[in-house]
Amino acid sequence: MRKYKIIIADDHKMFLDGLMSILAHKETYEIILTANNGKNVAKYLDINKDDEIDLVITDINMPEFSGIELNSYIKKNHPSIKTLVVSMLHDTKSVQTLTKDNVDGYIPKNAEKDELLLAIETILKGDKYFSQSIKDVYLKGMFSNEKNMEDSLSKREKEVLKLIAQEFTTQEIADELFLSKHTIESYRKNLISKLGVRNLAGLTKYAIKLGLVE
Amino acid sequence: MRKYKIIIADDHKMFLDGLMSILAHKETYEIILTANNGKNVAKYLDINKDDEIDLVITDINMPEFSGIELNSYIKKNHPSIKTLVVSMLHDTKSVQTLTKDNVDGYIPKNAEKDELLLAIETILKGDKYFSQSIKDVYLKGMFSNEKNMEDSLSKREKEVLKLIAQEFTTQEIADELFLSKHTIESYRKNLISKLGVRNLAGLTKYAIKLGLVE
DNA sequence: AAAAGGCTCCCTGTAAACAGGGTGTTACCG
DNA sequence: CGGTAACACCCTGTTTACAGGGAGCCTTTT
Repeated sequence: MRKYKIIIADDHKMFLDGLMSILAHKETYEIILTANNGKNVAKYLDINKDDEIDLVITDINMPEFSGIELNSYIKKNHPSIKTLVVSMLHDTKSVQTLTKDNVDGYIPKNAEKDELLLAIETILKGDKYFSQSIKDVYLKGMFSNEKNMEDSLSKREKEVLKLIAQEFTTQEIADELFLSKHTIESYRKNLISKLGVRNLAGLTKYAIKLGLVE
Repeated sequence: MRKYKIIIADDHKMFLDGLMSILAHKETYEIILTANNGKNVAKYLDINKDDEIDLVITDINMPEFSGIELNSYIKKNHPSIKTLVVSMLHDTKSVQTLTKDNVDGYIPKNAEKDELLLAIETILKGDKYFSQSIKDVYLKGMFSNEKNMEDSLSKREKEVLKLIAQEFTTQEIADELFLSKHTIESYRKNLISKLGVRNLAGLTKYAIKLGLVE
């Protein structure tokens, strides 16, 4: 019986080793290549077209060629190859981009070994596999995108967002705007949920995108 | 005895009112103009060159023409006019730019009324006035700029910075990198002090500048 | 061999952020 | 007129960030 040919891309050696040791036990899987960036995988696939790779497992967060770019590249140039993303990153945008680009599976890095194996099996059978947490993020993204929030922020919200991104604390912003600290906390909460981000860092990035700072 | 002619620029009406009411008592000061952005002040100065304005008090954080731009413009085109910046913003870069552009004074918005009056008096006498907190920021900036930190960050520091900017918490980053939470906290502290920022928002902005995210 | 810098880890605190709920007021819109 | 959204505020919690220390190990440079 033919073994399934697998390629793994991850710039974290420790993780790569762990993944390999899990798959090494299984007699049905053969690891053809490991790489610490997406570009090398793409190159390999282009050169060895006759290799009939079955699955590429990739991290998102890599130099040179991110997992998102790699998935997009594979689906465009080698559509018969399945892709599984294993990443810590699970922001709305990444998940949306990957599903749009027809990724075959997506599990978080803190997933159990069993879930990983289940994901691989499922995908090799031809089905898709997404962890619950990924589904949650996706649904959340759908929700907040119904009304595209680009300009759904009120004037006041933008004002507060700007000050937040300018490194002021809630209390300082309250003083500046002559409002209660509670009010600013409410704005902060609303902004985080409206924009679908997790914390100050996300708010700051959004503020930059909107041109409120920098 | 001739009154000192003063212009005030601030986009926060409440603050403008407060400032005016403080100065209105004093018989030696005359408020010629108030504006909610820097552009209008610049325009006024260009048109009324014979007006012999003594002092422009300005916020930094304004639409159209920031206080930094306004100060630069005034010092270039109307060098006889003194400038006093009264702002909440006191990041390293702003302070450095303003001092380079020969601003006459800089006090934080939470300064006491007495300090404001002292600053104005000092400046009108021909001296400079900077609050202690502003001096601190300036010195801090000098320190960290001795070796320009653009690339003084180690590989590991950049890695952590990137993950911070990607909205991961300290604990999550620790898990991802197989390090202790304490280690990541140390990195976070070092980054904040190295980069001369105040919090997560500052770190995030720096990460974007370095191209680590987005 | 000492110095210096990078990396890792730990401790004690306080302040702030984050999460989830809620109230009441305007003011505009269909 | 009722619905909706923005705005300001409040409460109770838990978690995280931030500030200030210190310390040991390892490698490269002086």
